[in-house]
This record gives sequence, structure tokens and C-alpha cells, in this order.
Amino acid sequence: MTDTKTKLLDVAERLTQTKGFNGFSYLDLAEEVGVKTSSIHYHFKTKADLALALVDRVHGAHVAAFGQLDAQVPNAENRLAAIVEVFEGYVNDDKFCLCGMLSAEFQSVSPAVRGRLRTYFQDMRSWVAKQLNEMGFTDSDNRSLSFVSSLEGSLLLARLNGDASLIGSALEQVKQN
Amino acid sequence: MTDTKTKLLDVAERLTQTKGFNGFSYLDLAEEVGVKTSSIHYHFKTKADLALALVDRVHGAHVAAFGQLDAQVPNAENRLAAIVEVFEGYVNDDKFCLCGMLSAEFQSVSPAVRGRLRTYFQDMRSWVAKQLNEMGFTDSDNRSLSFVSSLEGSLLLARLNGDASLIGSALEQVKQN
DNA sequence: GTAACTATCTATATATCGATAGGTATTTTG
DNA sequence: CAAAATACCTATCGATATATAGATAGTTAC
Repeated sequence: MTDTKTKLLDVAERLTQTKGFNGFSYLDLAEEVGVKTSSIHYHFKTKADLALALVDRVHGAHVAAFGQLDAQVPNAENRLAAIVEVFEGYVNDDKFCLCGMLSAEFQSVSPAVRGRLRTYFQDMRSWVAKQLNEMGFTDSDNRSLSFVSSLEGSLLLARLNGDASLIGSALEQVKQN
Repeated sequence: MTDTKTKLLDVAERLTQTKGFNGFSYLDLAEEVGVKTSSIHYHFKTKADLALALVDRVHGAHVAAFGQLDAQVPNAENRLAAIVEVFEGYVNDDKFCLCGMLSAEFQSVSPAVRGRLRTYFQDMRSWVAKQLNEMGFTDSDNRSLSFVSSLEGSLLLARLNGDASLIGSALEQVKQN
């Protein structure tokens, strides 16, 4: 029996990824979860607090996923491929990246969220750089920037065109040299 | 010729690029331009119509800019650099790409806008591919996808970190061989 | 076993949303 | 000139936004 707070985060996450954080209301959220809007305010005092909780949760989940990949997948290229697959999966669900979305809406999110977004992408870049380094690239710092940028940008284009394969195509370039 | 309509588009464009299309209201727009919200409805019957007008205008402007660059800048690499500079300029104005923003908010825009966004990015990719082809790349089709993806993604990261140079760094990879 | 806490509800407040009706100058056109 | 179109306005609608107060039932702590 999933608790209400988790359900709220699940639905809010999906709505943010599909329509944007400013593209849904507490009423939308309440009706989907089956509670009243006042109950959402009980768990997340303001909508800004909900945004913060969303970023924190996805950040934690991704850091954990990075750790699991490091421990379980014995090849850096395959580890990177696993992340690419996650993003390809978004396309089929008509989703953008949650932190990419909030970064797009940057000027309408709280300073606290802005800080978290910077940390999220910094952590992602660091992890990607580590993989690229293991793959033998000497310019892993700059290449990781290119990797993450292409990942976000190609996801935007892939969803727009309903073609998940655009992500892999765009990233091929980054792995060349 | 009333320039109210132009002013409305100018401000709406900036608000979309900074806060997202769902991040501002007709009242925000009206107050900045100095008219009443009913006047906005006179020029753009619904907010969806405003979105359409925004995409159409920027699409026309960019197609025109591509043509001017082709006519006036005698080197493909410099022509590409000119586009990169436009995106670097966005960072200093805390803007994202207008069509990138609406693509992020994809699930909350009208089917008409979705179609226009596809055309916008298709035209951009075609033009970039032409430049890359002139630069001697034989994989210009795939490389243009990588270029545009990196451009959009790195703009997201650049604004997030207030560092316009991230765009050029990310794109260096694409121009390598 | 009662006091405090948790998680929800009802009910409401205040503000704003996009949108429309209808009026009024000004400009254009036949 | 008169009719029509243009570009605003005032006034207002119904719906929805985020948010709060206070009641209630169930659970936990002392």
C-alpha cells in the first residue's frame, strides 16, 4: 500500500515531465491521486516545496542508480548505454527529463531548486566523465559536457518527433574520435 | 501600423524564453506592454493562438537569418559560429530557446504548435547539415542532429550555471573528427 | 488511558486565470 | 461623406489557482 505522499510525488513527477511544472495544478494532482488539494498542502506546504521534493527525490534515485551501475555493470560503455536507455524510455512515455524541464523553467523556480538543479547536473557530469575516462578519453571533462548536453537536447527532439532512436544517433558523435 | 501587436509578441517571446509559456499570464503580458488583457485577446483570440504566432515569427526570423548568413558570410564554419553566438547571447538574457521551451512543454501545447516546432527544427537541422557538408563532413545528416541537440542541451546547462562558454565547449566535440 | 501526533476531510479565502460582450474613438475605404 | 474596419477600452463572467482554518478519525507515545 503506497502512501499518499509517494503517489503525489509519482504523479507530480510524471506531470512535470510531460507538461512542465507550471503545466499542472494542485487540483489536477489531487484528482489523479484521489485526495483533496488541502491534503497536498499538508504534505507539501507550497508548490515550491513540491518542486524541491521532486528534484531531491530524482537526484537521490539517480545517484543510487549510478552507484548500482558502477557495482554491477563491468564495462563503462555499457554503463553509459544504460543511462541512454533510461532517456530513450522517456520518449515512449512522452516525457522530458525532470531536471531538464525545471532547468528550462529556470526563471520561475525557487533559488533552492536552482541550486539543486546545478548539483544534479554536476553529479551527472562527474559520473559520465568517470565512465568516459575509463573508456580511454583524455578530454573526459569536456566530453562529459557534450554527452549530457546531447542527451538533454536529443531527448527534446526525440519526443518532438516521436523517435527515440534520435538519442542514440546524436550520442554516437560524442563517443567517436 | 500599430506596434502593440509587435510589442505583445516581443514581451511574450521574452517571457516564454525566461519563464516558459505556462509561466506567464495575459495579465503579466498586458501590464508590461501597457494595455488591457482584452486588447491581447483582440490580437490573439486565445493563448494557443499567441503560441502559434510566436513560433511562426521566430521560425520566419531564423529562416531569414539563415538566408542572410548564406549570402553574406563566405565561410561555413563562420556561419555556424554566428548561430552559436545567438545562443550564447540568450544566456546573458537568462533565456532559453523559444522553440526549445515549447518543445519541453510539448504536452501542453496545441497540435498546430507541435507541427510548427517539428518544421522549425527540421529547417534548422537542414541548414546546419548544409554547413557541415560544406566543411567536408560526410556524415552531415547525423552530425547536424548532434549539433542541434548539443546546442539546445548546452544552452540549458549554460543558463543554469550562468556560463555562456559551456555552449562553445559542448559544440567543439561535434566539430571534431 | 489520555495526550499528542498523523493524515485526511470540509469549507472557505483571496486572487487570478483566460475569455467575452459591448462601447468608443480613430482610421480606412468605397 | 458614410460605412466599415481597426484598435483599443470598461466591465464582467465562470472557472480555476494556491493556500489556510478548523473539524475529525485513527495511530502512536508516555
